[in-house]
Amino acid sequence: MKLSVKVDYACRVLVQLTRMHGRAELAHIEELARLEAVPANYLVQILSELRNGGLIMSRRGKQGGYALAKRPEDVSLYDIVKLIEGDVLELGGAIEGQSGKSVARAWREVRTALEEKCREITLAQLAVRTGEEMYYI
Amino acid sequence: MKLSVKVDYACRVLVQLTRMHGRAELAHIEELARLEAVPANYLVQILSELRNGGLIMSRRGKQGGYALAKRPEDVSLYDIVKLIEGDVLELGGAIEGQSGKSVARAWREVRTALEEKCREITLAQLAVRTGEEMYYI
DNA sequence: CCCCTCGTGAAACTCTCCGTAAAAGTTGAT
DNA sequence: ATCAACTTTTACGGAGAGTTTCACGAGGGG
Repeated sequence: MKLSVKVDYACRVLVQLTRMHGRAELAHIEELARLEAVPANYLVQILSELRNGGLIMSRRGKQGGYALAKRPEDVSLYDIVKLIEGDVLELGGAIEGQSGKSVARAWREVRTALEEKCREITLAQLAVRTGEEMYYI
Repeated sequence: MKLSVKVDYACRVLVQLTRMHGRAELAHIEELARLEAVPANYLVQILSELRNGGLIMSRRGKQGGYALAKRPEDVSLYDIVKLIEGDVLELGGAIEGQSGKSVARAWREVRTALEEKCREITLAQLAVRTGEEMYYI
């Protein structure tokens, strides 16, 4: 159960966009790719999904680029994961067998706890943290 | 981010073994496969992993079969996921980019919350619940 | 010895993830 | 109007993981 590189990329880029939030010019793909170490051609797809999901806006043309579409404190980890990976911790197969229901219910409880935790963490918090010392828990 | 069919199968079978815990005879693969709707040939592999991980024990020969190796209240969802899927919510790629550390730290917090929740739910609880009415939260 | 059961490895299949590339569309500047 | 820069769209393909099935080997009991 590992979280995909894609959602990690998406989070990093969104944090970067948060840091650029007050800026006059829009952010370019090449710029974002360099700052966050994401393959530019892959980033194209991710930005497209983020745009369709309403998290960012884009402008075409010579002075085009990307910017956040919402306030940083209104975008949580949950929004990002839900958009990129779909439902969180969804059950793969069908609910079958004598213990299927019982196990499914347990996972639903875990999923709820996970979602609540993800909703607590917003882009605003992540951007502020950047550059701080890292202490391992 | 969906949890694999394999870990679902493992949980169901372990709950079933919990229900058989006091029994005289050991549980057969065919029996478990039928009761929990798991492909028998696939179940062999899963049981093998559970055995190597110390959660169950097995005996070959005419009166062979499987049984729990621990007390049901000492086996949690966390133990099962950790054994079958490896680390929970581990980060796929490397920690890179300006925001890499910040995002990684956020995910570590989420992972901790998830692990704590998984540790709370034991096989004993899951076996008791079976057959109860299901209420959606 | 023979049957019954688990044990192990590998092949095949599907599917998603990750990354690349080329073509098409849009905007602003000259 | 035309060109150049930039984004968007679309398609493709390798790599790897998850799921399933099969075949054969190993061990224990009657």
